[in-house]
This record gives sequence, C-alpha cells and structure tokens, in this order.
Amino acid sequence: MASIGQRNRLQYIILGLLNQRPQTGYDLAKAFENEIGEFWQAQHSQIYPLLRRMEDAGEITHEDTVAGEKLAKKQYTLTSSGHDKLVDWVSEPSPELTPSKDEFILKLYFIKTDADPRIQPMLREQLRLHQTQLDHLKSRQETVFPTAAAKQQAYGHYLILDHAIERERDYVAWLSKYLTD
Amino acid sequence: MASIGQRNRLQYIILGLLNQRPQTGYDLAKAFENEIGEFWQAQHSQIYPLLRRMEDAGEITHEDTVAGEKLAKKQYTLTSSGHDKLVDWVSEPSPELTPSKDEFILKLYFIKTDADPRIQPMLREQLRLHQTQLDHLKSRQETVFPTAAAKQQAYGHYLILDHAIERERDYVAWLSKYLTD
DNA sequence: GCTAATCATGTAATTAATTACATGTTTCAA
DNA sequence: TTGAAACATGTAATTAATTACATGATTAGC
Repeated sequence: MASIGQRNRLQYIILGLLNQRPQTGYDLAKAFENEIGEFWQAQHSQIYPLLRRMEDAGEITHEDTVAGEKLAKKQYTLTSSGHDKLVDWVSEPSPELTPSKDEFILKLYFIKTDADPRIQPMLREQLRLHQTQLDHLKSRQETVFPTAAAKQQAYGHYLILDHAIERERDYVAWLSKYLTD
Repeated sequence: MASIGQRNRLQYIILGLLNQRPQTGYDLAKAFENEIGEFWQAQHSQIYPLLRRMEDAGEITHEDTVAGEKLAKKQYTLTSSGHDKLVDWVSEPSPELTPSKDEFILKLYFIKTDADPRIQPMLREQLRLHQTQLDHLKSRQETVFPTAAAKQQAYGHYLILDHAIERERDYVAWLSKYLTD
C-alpha cells in the first residue's frame, strides 16, 4: 500500500490552501513564507510527491496550463472528496500538545547554576531574535489587515497572526524578566 | 558513512542528560516525561540505536550492571570528548526559530469568517487542554522547586519550567480573549 | 542584450522519527 | 501466589522531512 499516514498534517494544510484558491505546487511551497510558516514548514521536494499521491487518492485534480511561450504549470483544485476530508479534519478534536522544539530552551535546561556566565549572552541573543520577529509580525499585521473588512475576509488568518504576535510579545517579556541589564 | 547528521538534536539532549548523572537508555526515555518533554520527544526505539552510535563515536561509554538476579542494565557515562561536544553545542548561537506545529492553530487558519460556528467550541476545547496543562506545570513547580536552594541546584530546569508555565498562561489568556461566554 | 532573480517541476539520497514487533525481569499490590 | 505494572533492551518496518541534485522558462533591472 502507498497510502498516506494518519498523522501527515501537510496533506490537510494543502487541502486548506487549495480550498482558498486553486494553486500550483510552487504557490503552495511559497505559502510557508507567510504566517502559516510560523506553525508548519515544508519544502517543494515534499510537496510535489504528496500532490501526486493526493491526486491518485482522488482528493485533488489538476489542470495543465502554459505561462508565456512554454512554461508548464499544474493548477491544483480540491475535489468534493478532498473538501469533505478538509471539513472532517477541521471538525475533529485536537487534543494533542506538541512539544515546541526550541533549541535555546533545550540548551538552557543543561545549565546548572544562575552564576553560569553563558546565561546572559544567550538571553540577549534570543531577545534580539524574538524582538526582530515580533516587529516583522506586527508590520505584517498592518499590511495584511489594515481594515476591519480585511479581518472579516480571512478571519482565521487574522487569528493566527494575532496569536503569533502575542506569542513573540510574551517570549520577549519572559526573556526580559531574567536579563540583568 | 554512518555518521550522525548535523542537526540531530537528540544526541545533544542525551549528552546533557548524561552530564547530569550516568543513566540507562530506559532512564533517558523516561526523562521526556518531565519538563524536557515540553520541548522535545523521543521514544526508546530512537534512543537505543543512537546510544550505540554515540558510543561508537567515542562520546559516551557504558558499564554493564545487573539488578537483582539477572536483569541486565547499561549505565552510560560521558567521555571527555562527549563533554566537550556538549559544551560546544551549548556555547553555539541558536539563531533558528522553529515552527511550533500546533494543529489547532493550523485548523483555525482555514476558517474564513468570525461567524463560523466551529470557532467557539474549538476555543473552549483548547482552553480546557491548556488550563489542565498549566495546572499540571504549576504543581510540578511546587514539588520540584519548593525552596530557593532547589532552584539554585538545577537553575536551567527551573528556567524552562517557568518558561513553560508562562507559555501556557499566555495561551490561556489569548484563548480567553476570543471566547464570547 | 545580458544576467540575475524568480518561476516552475521534478527526483535521489539520506536522516529523523514513529509505530509495531519481540523478549525477558522485577516489584508491588490484591 | 498470582497478575499487573514497571523495569530493561533491543530490532523491523514504515513514514516524514531535509538536503542535494537536476533542468528549464520567464521577468525585471542594468
């Protein structure tokens, strides 16, 4: 059997993105550069084979188009079966807390005393990183959701961007709590 | 070559845990049940083969012991080379922001309008989940770090537990912001 | 007109991680 | 005393994910 594993979440992300609008594999790969990339990552080398399997499974179909003289594109669309699968997934409970895989936090864990001279530089480095990320997310919010109407039209997107902003704000606050200068 | 990939972080976690005290593979697997499990997960089926490879690489060694009549145990210890590798890893910058892979947030992203009736039940489910986790972490903090001296002796552990608590507290606050009842 | 960036699609090789299979010992509680 | 839970170690099979290899077209700027 060449079926798709139960916990492969990328397939659902692809279904969700194609439900927003028909897209190419290239477009799907680029989607991870915006907010959804805060919560999942995938390379084109994982996406193209998965699109093939999902099409074989009857969840999506594609239409061949040509851009310019001869640049071939495959525009993928949801089938009604794919749409059903997406709705089922969103409707299911999500009872799992996935570990966050934060390498800095892992390193902190192995530091024994508060006198360790590595702590403060590490905190400063992370503060810079998360402050930069916070600034980036805030400017994204201003450009993507400048009006109340924009919020309305992509409410889920607004929510997860707001969540990412709060997360970074709180991370910065936590780091500041332990910074001595 | 049967070398270990550059980004395999589990090896560093194992080095760090063995630096705390000599342990068996079984002990290492159990370690993910406490706070470090909030930030990484690994099964014994991944740990045992990795211990073998790390020993082949000269980073750790083991001593065979027997518990009771004949229960064989392998007590692993860091070599000085393994200790160096741990120190190098902790001292390196950690400039990567890893996506958090929160399935609930992924689902939210695909909800179009604030009138969608699925939103409120989903928020309530997550609130229950994260409130339970927050309560658990707070009680862990009370039992593991009852005194200031306890904090001193495992400061990194204290920091990451505090971080996990703040994270859950903030998650609960964020969910509450969008709950209408 | 050139050239770099971006668009576009794929495969191959490897590593990381999960789930299932497999076996045996010791301890604790009913 | 017996049965379940926990201790203890491994391998096999599969899937997920990353990195590298591979090719070609179009667009935007110099």
